Amino acid sequence: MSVTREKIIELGEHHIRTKGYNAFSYQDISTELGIKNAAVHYYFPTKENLGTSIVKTNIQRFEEMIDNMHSRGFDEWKQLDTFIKIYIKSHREQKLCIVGSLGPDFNTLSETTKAELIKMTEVILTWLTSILTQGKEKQIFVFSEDPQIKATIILSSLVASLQLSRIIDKIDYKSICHAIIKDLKP
Amino acid sequence: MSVTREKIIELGEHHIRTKGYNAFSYQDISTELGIKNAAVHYYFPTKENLGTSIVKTNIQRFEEMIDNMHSRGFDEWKQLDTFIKIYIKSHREQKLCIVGSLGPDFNTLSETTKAELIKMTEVILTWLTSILTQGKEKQIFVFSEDPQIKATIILSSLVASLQLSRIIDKIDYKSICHAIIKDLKP
DNA sequence: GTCTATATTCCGATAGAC
DNA sequence: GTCTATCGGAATATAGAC
Repeated sequence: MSVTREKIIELGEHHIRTKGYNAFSYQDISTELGIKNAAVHYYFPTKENLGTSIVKTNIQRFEEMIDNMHSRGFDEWKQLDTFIKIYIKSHREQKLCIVGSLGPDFNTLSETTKAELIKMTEVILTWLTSILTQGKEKQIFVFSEDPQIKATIILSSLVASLQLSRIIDKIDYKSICHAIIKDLKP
Repeated sequence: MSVTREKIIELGEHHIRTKGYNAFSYQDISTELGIKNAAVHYYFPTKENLGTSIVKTNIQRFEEMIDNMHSRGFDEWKQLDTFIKIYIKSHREQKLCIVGSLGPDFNTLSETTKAELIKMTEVILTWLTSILTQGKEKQIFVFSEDPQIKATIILSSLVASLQLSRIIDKIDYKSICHAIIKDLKP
């Protein structure tokens, strides 16, 4: 796997999460790599190829994180905490998450990119629902809603709070995360 | 005020909330109006003029709604319910809200459009914080978080659930809203 | 295998016709 | 006051050089 290819994916993801899918161009990426924009087309013939690869990479990264947490025997609290830390890091880097960046552009994406974004969102929601369900059974989480609904609300809170923080500078993102966590405590 | 101008704003808002700010063109709007794209420039010289006007219109609409609710003597429950109904309508029409559409594109907007989007978000959050505060004092709302934090979480839940619903078709948006409401009940 | 020169299309925007 | 013909540039993408 070429290093240029990996850098393109990295830069593409950066631009999606800061400017949005429809606001960045191959030119942006090629300039930063010191090559011509057409060179990027060698690695990713079309922009939808690139978009799809970026989402696929993110799915892989997320699944590796889950596997890692499972093999380390993380309990539900530790897992949720690790997940939320990803969002705190995003906020620190002034980036949105992939789902929150591409979601609003969904109708402009190709069918293959849409399919990957659907998969990514499903993977996250399924995992979040499962740790909420298990945590509730063990009585280490307390909530009255259906786990699937609660998972959607928690993810939504994390996703859109990043977006709102970008608009309103003074929003304290860590306090938001702290409140989400506290809400689940017995 | 010209009817063409109003239609342009209406179509522009539609496109922002379905495709995103950077994915629609003056061509899209002009074609639907049966005129040339340059005619749109007569009403809005630049795209940032149009974007700014669209957000301004939305602020005005929101403020009129608040005034209307106040003059009708709506209590906090009725006000929150009216607000959430806007989001349920958005979901039914398969549109995002303005804040959730333009938020991810924030870094690509002009300074004037940014300023209006900041104002719009502040107006919503300020209002939501105030009814939460008042409702808590009257003991008709129950929550332990700081009202400002709670307002941000509620708005985030509404905003991003629209985005997630677009990706995952089977999400039951009304159940999300119902859960948000139930969570505040004594 | 890697990249450049180039084509094509579409974008936002200006100047000027009616 | 309203709209059209047209421009300059940037976008994605192809064909072909090294």
